[in-house]
Amino acid sequence: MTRRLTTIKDIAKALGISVATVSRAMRDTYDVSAETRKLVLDAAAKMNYRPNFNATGLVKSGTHKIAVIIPAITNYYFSTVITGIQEYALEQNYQVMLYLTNDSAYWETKVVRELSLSSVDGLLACITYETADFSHFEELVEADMPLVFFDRVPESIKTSVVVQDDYTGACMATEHLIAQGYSKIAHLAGPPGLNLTQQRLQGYLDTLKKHNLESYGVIHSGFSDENGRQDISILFHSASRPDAIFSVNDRKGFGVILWLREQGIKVGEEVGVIGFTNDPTSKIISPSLSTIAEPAYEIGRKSCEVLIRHIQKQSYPTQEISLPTELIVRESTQR
Amino acid sequence: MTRRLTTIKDIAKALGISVATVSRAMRDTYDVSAETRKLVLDAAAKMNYRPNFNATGLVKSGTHKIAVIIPAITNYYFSTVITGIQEYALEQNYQVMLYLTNDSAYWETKVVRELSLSSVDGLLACITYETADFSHFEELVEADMPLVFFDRVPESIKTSVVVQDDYTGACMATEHLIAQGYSKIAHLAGPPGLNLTQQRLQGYLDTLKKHNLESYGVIHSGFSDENGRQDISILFHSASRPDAIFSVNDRKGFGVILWLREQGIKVGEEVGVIGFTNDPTSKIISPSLSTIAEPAYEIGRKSCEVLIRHIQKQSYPTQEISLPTELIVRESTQR
DNA sequence: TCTGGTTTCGATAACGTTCTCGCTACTATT
DNA sequence: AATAGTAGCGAGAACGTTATCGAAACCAGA
Repeated sequence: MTRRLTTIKDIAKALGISVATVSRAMRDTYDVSAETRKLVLDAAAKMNYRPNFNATGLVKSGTHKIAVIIPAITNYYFSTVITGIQEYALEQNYQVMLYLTNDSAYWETKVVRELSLSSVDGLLACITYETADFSHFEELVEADMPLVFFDRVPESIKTSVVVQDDYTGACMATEHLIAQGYSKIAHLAGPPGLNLTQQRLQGYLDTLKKHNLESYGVIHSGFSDENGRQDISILFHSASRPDAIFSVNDRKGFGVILWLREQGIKVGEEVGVIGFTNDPTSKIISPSLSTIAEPAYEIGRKSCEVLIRHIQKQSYPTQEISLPTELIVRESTQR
Repeated sequence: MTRRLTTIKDIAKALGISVATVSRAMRDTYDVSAETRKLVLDAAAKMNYRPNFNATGLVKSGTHKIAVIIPAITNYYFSTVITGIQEYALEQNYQVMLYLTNDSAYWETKVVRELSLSSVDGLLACITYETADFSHFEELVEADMPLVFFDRVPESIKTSVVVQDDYTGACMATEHLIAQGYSKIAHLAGPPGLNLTQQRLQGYLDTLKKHNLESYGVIHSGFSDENGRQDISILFHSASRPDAIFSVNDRKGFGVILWLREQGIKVGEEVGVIGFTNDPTSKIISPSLSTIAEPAYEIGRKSCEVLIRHIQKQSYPTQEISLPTELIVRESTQR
């Protein structure tokens, strides 16, 4: 009825040797003769032996598993980050457990709290835009659980973080708009609690100031294209219309382009639009969307690498890694 | 140095009772008094106790983990399926381990073979389009590992499967094109090895036959928009040009629309295009893409549900579930 | 006061590994 | 020929939990 797997004991019994020898033969060749080792390995293959990770994990505390906690995966950025994480983890023989918070602080707390500390070696997290209280993460840090944040990082917790250079990216975007001759620039920002939002906002503001321009509006809202539509319509119903939009991400930029198109306003020629992410859809939408490309895949790999370093050496110093972004010019910022 | 977690023993010692009592108090109230139970629970909370899943998994063979093996997650369909899986799993207190094969049969085999049979309770898989040899899955079935396939399913292995109704969806797509007045219809199909490809192709062919029309071309290739561009250009350089395209998925349809637009051919008016998936980008592209919507989220939930049923009752009969699709009419099929 | 039945708890053996000893047998050294 | 050293292996404990069995404590009925 319940499936019975071959264990190390079965091999020992079949070969008439002790379990200790089998165990040794299984991994390092140290302290076992070449012939017994071969005998054991052959028997193991024949009997279709697979190690029981519960048992090994119990004795040497250390499962080869890492948990990834992320708001969602149904968008280009997050799914690409996960791909990077997954690939690096697999290369290093670590396995990935996936937890989706759906951008709910409640679920995030629940998932983190219920996470068995003994079932993973470390944690890779990207916080909710709701999260204000970080005590569930702080508990983990206190318990010496290796923890690395990426993309959306809390400022109060001192752990390693891996992010893209949001500030410089925002500067590049704003510089580009100005260079293209736009001067009445507004910013559609993200949720105010996120440091990513603040960085991009600051880059935008500083660049305006550098050119002696003033902001034509900043609206904070979510990351969806629907948010973009709403925000742009608010801006265009105000007294001072902008002639360019810097959106905190591409999806919101799509909403802007769609809305402008519906209103018969020529994107690029009349109103410039630039996003952030380099979502593949930004090439497909018409006019195509200029954007700041984020190194999503690299962020995934790098954060996983840092985490595994922390797992393997508890003395590994805390890292703050910022990966460069790149300006991609398309139609939406062409006069 | 290495983090030391509070165990059931620590609680027992602190309270001066036996580990057995603590263990009992932790789960069902059976055989323990209400007061000791409360004592234990309070102490556990105070001492920040977390159960060690390795230990429980060892004694009652059964980790509460399922593995999901999937070609990629950087597209709408797969990421949505995963979201459904994840949500249902979490509701049922199961944890999800994610494995990406990157559509490589080699990696798929490697991942499945190295998967410790004892570290997961069951497996949810979507095969590579390369996979021709299924012995790595068959080995799992022989070892009585619960296994459910979704979306892309091998025909040779007798396990539960959860798919969308590809055949009927393809019929609906073709019927719609015909109803809109198109008659020279071609099909951009998927990789020939996949049953999903065959089902959609068959639905297309059967519907043409029903209306006494003949096919204006079938091309098999991959799922990317680049594949779509290449295929449509081949079709339009042949003698008999089609006036409508049924694409096996939306991404390929995007390539078709982009190419037609570049050639100055009016999509909809001159050439109708319909896809399959209902990727969010199909609303964003211009003209917007008509499509057959797949219940991706539901497929995720349902396949996870079936898997957990199999895990909990080994006598649970093999299921073949097919979820309905829906026609979504947009601009790309309007004259 | 004795019997029989509950209720509540403790000892102890598992689960499948790894790890620490220690023992044997063989080889090398003097 | 006696001793020291080493290679190869086995016995047993340990990891944290659950399960089985039985023991104590209590209560009711006679």
